[in-house]
Amino acid sequence: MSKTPQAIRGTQDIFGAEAEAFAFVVETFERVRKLYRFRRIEMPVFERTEVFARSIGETTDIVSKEMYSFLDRGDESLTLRPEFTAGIARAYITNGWQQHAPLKVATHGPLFRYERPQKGRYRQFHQLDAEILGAGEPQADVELLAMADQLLKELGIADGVTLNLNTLGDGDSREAWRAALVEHFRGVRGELSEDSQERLEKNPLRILDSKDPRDRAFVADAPKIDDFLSPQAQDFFGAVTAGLDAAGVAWERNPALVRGLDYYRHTAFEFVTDRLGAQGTVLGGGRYDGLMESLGGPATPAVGWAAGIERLAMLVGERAPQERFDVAIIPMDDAGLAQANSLARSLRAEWNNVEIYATGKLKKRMARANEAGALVAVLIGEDEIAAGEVTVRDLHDGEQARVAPADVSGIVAKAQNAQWLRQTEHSGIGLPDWIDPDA
RNA sequence: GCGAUCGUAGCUCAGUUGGUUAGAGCGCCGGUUUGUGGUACCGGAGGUCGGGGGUUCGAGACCCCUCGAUCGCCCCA
Repeated sequence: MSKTPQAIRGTQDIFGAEAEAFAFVVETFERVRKLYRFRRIEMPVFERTEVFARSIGETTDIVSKEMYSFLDRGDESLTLRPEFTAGIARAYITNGWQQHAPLKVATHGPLFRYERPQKGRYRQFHQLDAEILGAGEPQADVELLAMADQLLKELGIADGVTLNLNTLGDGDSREAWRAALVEHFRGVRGELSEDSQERLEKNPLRILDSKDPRDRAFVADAPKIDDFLSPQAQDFFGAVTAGLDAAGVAWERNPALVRGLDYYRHTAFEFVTDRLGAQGTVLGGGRYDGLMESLGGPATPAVGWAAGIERLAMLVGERAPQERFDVAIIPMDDAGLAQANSLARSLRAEWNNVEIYATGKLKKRMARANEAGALVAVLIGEDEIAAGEVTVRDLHDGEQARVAPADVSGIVAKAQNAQWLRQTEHSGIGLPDWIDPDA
């Protein structure tokens, strides 16, 4: 006997309630995305390494340490996508999607990052993604955020999640602010945490969201982006916030919210919760007007966001609606299989959820049907076959009758109504008085 | 890359300062009920104690290594 290979570290086999929550997140996203008329796109899972390396910038250790890269048989360096945006930007340029600008697109699927797994963090994980390409006006930011906001509400997890909003200004504002920050922190360099001293060289903006208490005082009186914003950048941010207010999207200003990569401009945002430990960001994004150029394309303004499906699913928890289960067909032995298949076919054609239980003892079959939450069980035994009938049992009240197969769907419809009434009553919503619960 | 905690039945866990045949609950299978679920009672199967090495008369417990998991740091596109 050989040993069973283990799953790769940081990958997950999702089943049961978690899988239901996962599917609920994706289905809700698909529904909401259509409301806002974002078009569905499908993207390759891997690209030439340079697609990600050039867009992210060679400097960071993201490229060297955090990507799944490998050489293919032609000695070409390929990389499993660690994000959607770079690949979408590449597609926009190579396929001439400029002709569709402004283009609203959405997709979802697996991404890969070579990281240490922890809560809500995996090496293969899944994201929802939405982008508006070729749109430089603040209204694009507003619509993108309005969609994100509605998505979280539709998922039922908006409580306890807040939208943190900031602006990084245009290119000049951003550079001026950055220079001022470096000067400010250089002055107190020795008193910063070791990590932040290193950030000062590599990525000074990141000092602003340091978790180390030693950095906090210096972060508090650090130069603010607002003092460096050009009038145009100020207007842009003002238009975004005014638009959000008009659209009924609640937001909080967070001047410490930054993006490490240089191609980000203007709006940066994160929907944050305190319910997921160290991984509190549930959905994040921003405007990346500088990205297309770094990939060799024409200057193209764009905004987008991504959200981790696993994290959303964790917040959704048990809230995902249970799958309906209408009919369990139970032949008492193999002699009833033909009748079972035939009845299943006609019931499913009417969109009833049907499962046939054809293994184990009768008792076992009934128990499994009950456990699975079937509304009614249809029993097919020797007597039924001889009479050309079936036995229909309501698994909620135990009522049972012998009927012709053609009459089953009517009984199922009744059971569905009764179920609906029970749920309505349970949820505390009063019935309109023209409904007679006993009908 | 760094740190902490953990790894005993399918699942959740117990296992006293190392001491004979390793336990419970749930689940699973069977029976009380030869064609009927949800309750109850009775019985049964199931474990190389993550893996390797060491200390000891004796290791699930102690030591080392290794693999894995969880949480955090770094990073976060």
